[in-house]
Amino acid sequence: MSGRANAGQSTLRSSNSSLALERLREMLDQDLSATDRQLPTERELSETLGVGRRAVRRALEVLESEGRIWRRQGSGTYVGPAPDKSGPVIDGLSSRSNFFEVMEVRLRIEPALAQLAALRATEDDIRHLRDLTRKISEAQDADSRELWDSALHRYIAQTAGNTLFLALFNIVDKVRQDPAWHHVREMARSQESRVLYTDQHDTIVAAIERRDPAGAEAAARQHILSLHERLLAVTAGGLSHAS
Amino acid sequence: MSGRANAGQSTLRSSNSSLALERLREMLDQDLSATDRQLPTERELSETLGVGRRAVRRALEVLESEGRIWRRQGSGTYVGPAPDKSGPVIDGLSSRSNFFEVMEVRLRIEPALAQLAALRATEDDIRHLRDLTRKISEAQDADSRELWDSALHRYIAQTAGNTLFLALFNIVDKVRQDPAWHHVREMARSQESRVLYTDQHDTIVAAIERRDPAGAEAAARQHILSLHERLLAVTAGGLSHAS
DNA sequence: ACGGATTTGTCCGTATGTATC
DNA sequence: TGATACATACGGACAAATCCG
Repeated sequence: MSGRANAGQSTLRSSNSSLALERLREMLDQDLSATDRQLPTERELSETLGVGRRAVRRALEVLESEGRIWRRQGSGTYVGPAPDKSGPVIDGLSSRSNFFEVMEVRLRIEPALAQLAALRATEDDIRHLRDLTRKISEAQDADSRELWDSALHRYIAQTAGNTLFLALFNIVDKVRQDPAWHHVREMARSQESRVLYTDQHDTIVAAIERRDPAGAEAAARQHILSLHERLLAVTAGGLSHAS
Repeated sequence: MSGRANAGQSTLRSSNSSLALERLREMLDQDLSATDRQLPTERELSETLGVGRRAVRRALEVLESEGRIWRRQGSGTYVGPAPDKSGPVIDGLSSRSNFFEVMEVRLRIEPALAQLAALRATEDDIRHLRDLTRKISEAQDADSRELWDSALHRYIAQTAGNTLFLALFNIVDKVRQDPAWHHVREMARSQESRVLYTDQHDTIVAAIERRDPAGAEAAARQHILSLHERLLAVTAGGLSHAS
């Protein structure tokens, strides 16, 4: 009579304790409001999550070191004060993000995308990019200008040829286009910085065209920085500390 | 793949692993409805199929690279998800392509997060980061090592203090922990690069501690590059002969 | 104050995959 | 190919701590 292998249990999932950690994080995020709540016992969790008790304990150790839970021998495991730092859900991201966050991310994402685009753009891609810059400059009203501008940035992201990176870009773009910030964009676009942006777009596309990753990256960074600066000036009244 | 026509009752004791592979495929096709099922042990299969354990293991390696099964040391071999795939071709290559994508993104995301963390870490954050690096080095088994490693990277992302950036990190981390990568991670962890990674972790945390954004960024980039190199070697060795 | 019940903490035996000869 | 040593995982058993009646 030795330990039966886990012949019966249903959901024995993928790999290791990281799976248990992931599930436990979700569990904690659900009970986010309820503090001082008691979690199931380790043995229950072991059965529920379909992993061994050692894996559960390892995951709990991590959560305990993060302060999300707190254990007491003989008593149980309890959820601790939830740090609002961890935001797992994408919904409601817009409300929690602010302009600084978005620009901070764009400043890192878009130069990288431009760099990759310079490495992987086909002739058709470059033609399309040129076409988009032309459409931006030819746009008569501000609305279509922003539309084509967004299309250009998106096409650069597509040209980068990394589906995961594109997915991240889509998320950022979604937050960026949040209706709550419409008025800010409205104010920014009314400036006469159109020529500057047009030039910068051309610079980026030109670098991509001559397969210059570093140049494309620098140009894109400069472009985002200009945007940042402009938006900072526009919103100067409401937001103070820029660190 | 040579002749697979000898499905019949050939008496030649071709203990070839292709025979085992064929039998195992039939076995999986029968159980295709039942997912999460545990297969017989390698020793049992070796006896049942009448071939050596090496042949069984070679066949199982192929099936694992296709994602049809996944194995866990100390536990057993289990049938994986998604058996319905008309194209029996390169499923392993798709995972490799995803692998490149993930590393390409991590190479851009994580240095930026380390840079921001260096700007915004509190004393408590730094203490926790130091604690995590210590936990990694003190971990006895590979599983908890990987767990603490993941916790360190995640905490750096949290310390960066940008909820949008953290959301992106979470997405990448989710993809990275996909069950399909089990094989890669398992092989990577068996490598003896622990000291190197420990040093790199210390370098990153030290840069954060002395508020050196550029240093933290460079250290994180170097760390991801090392990981990339290691995983490249692993995948290259697993799919074909290394040069 | 006491004791049984429950839970986390710890250790070990067995089983299984991994690696090497 | 076969056999052996190794690393890991799982479950059980026991100890320590806590809770509750």
